[in-house]
Amino acid sequence: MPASTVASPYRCANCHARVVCLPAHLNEFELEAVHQIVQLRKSIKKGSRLFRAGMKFHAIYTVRAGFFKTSLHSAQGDVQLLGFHMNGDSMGLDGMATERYQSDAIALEDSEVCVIPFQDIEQLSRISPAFQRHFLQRLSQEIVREHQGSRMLSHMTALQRVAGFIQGLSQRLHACGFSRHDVLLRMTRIDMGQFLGLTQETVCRTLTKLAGNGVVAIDRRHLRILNMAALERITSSS
Amino acid sequence: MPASTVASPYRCANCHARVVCLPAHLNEFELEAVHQIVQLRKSIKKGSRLFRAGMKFHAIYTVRAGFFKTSLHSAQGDVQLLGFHMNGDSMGLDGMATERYQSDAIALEDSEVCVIPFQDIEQLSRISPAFQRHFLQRLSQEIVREHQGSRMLSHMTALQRVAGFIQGLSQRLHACGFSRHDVLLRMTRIDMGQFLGLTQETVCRTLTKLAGNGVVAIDRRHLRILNMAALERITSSS
DNA sequence: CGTTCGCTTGAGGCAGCTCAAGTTGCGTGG
DNA sequence: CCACGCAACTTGAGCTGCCTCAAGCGAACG
Repeated sequence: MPASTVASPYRCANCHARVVCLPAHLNEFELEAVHQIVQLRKSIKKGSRLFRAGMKFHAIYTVRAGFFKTSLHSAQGDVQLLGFHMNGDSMGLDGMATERYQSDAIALEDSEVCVIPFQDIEQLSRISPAFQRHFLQRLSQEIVREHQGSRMLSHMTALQRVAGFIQGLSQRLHACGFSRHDVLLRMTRIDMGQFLGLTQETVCRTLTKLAGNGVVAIDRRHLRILNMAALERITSSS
Repeated sequence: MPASTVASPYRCANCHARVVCLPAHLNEFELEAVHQIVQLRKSIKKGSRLFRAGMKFHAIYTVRAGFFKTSLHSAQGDVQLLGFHMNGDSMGLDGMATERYQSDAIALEDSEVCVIPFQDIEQLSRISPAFQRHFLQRLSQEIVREHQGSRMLSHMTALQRVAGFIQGLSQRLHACGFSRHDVLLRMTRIDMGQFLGLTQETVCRTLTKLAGNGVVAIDRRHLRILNMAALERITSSS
């Protein structure tokens, strides 16, 4: 076991991420069962990998603190970012299919995750219908999220993609208790491009344009949303 | 219960789709348990919907015969095809998240599906670890499939998309016992375009080009792969 | 036999890519 | 503390692959 993995003294019941994490909506008895199982957390330094495509799958990870990106690397060398993950989000769900992770997960800042061994998820699902339902819903949600990503990639202009990205990030950060208007971009322009299916130049120009229109103000990685209504209008325009 | 839904006299154990269907790899005891549960199948006429976005979710469907497309419709009117489904494929997995289907499923020919009520899936998962594992793997596989779709939509040229599409279709049909080289396209060019993120014109021109290069021969909906190696070369070129 | 639907082909335009050059900020070592 | 190097970001100019718009064709079907 790596030095960075330690027995966890914390309980899900007290975790700040609980409402958005896997054990959400469980009763006290079920929470205790989860607690018996989720004994490990793991620290990941900024820039290092939590897992990598091809590695043997044995656990799901949920973000307890920090920020991650997951990505797919093709043989030709091009990269597709699959998503950004924060505070309660699950990673590694694509590993169940073949018992090997299909993607890479890289920390964009010093982070901490809870390790949930897959066999324990199966076990817990048999014991607790509420957990079972919740886990299946999370998988389904992941599928829905991908569907929306498909729509983004095939139908939206650069402006709509970037606007939608900012909007989504704002909403997710807000759900974690942060400001709806001040967004700290933890990823590079290249990351954004690889996620949105654009080049970094186009991302950059589009941000400049949004700033020029007074929709946002942008200073390096710090972004402030000045006109939320305009942002929504852009996202959902023909 | 609609007239088209009937008690099923068939058993999964004897079903031609079994090896690619949900009950794959189950032992006799487990198969019997599945049989107790999967009592319904449903016939769907060509062109009609199995379910529609927003409908209350209560069951997963697996294709027993025929061919389906699933799609997402945005408020602006544009359509994104999410996939094509045949022989043992599952549909409706995106409904678990919110208890409502998120997409539409339309039969491209007269088809028949097995109806698997969600509560029975949960029940069966608790009883049979093998079924539980298999169902989770199927969900995970769906996520992996979407990931690959993302890569397709953001990095590949029209030629690569169409070539990859043909290749994938060929493989899936082959897994169902059909010829690897003769592919019957059950969908329109528009469907292909909406799936691949291209216009029907571009799909058409690209097919013409592939035919001109001697990679395929094409006559309306019938496609014959003449040079499988060339197809693979196109799909996996920089 | 006409209408419709699916398909094909052509001409022109444009959004976003490529290539290139320059700027800014930050960490590192002298 | 400054000089340096590097990575991230920005901006410009030109190109191109796909889209849009338009027209025509064949097959299926009432």
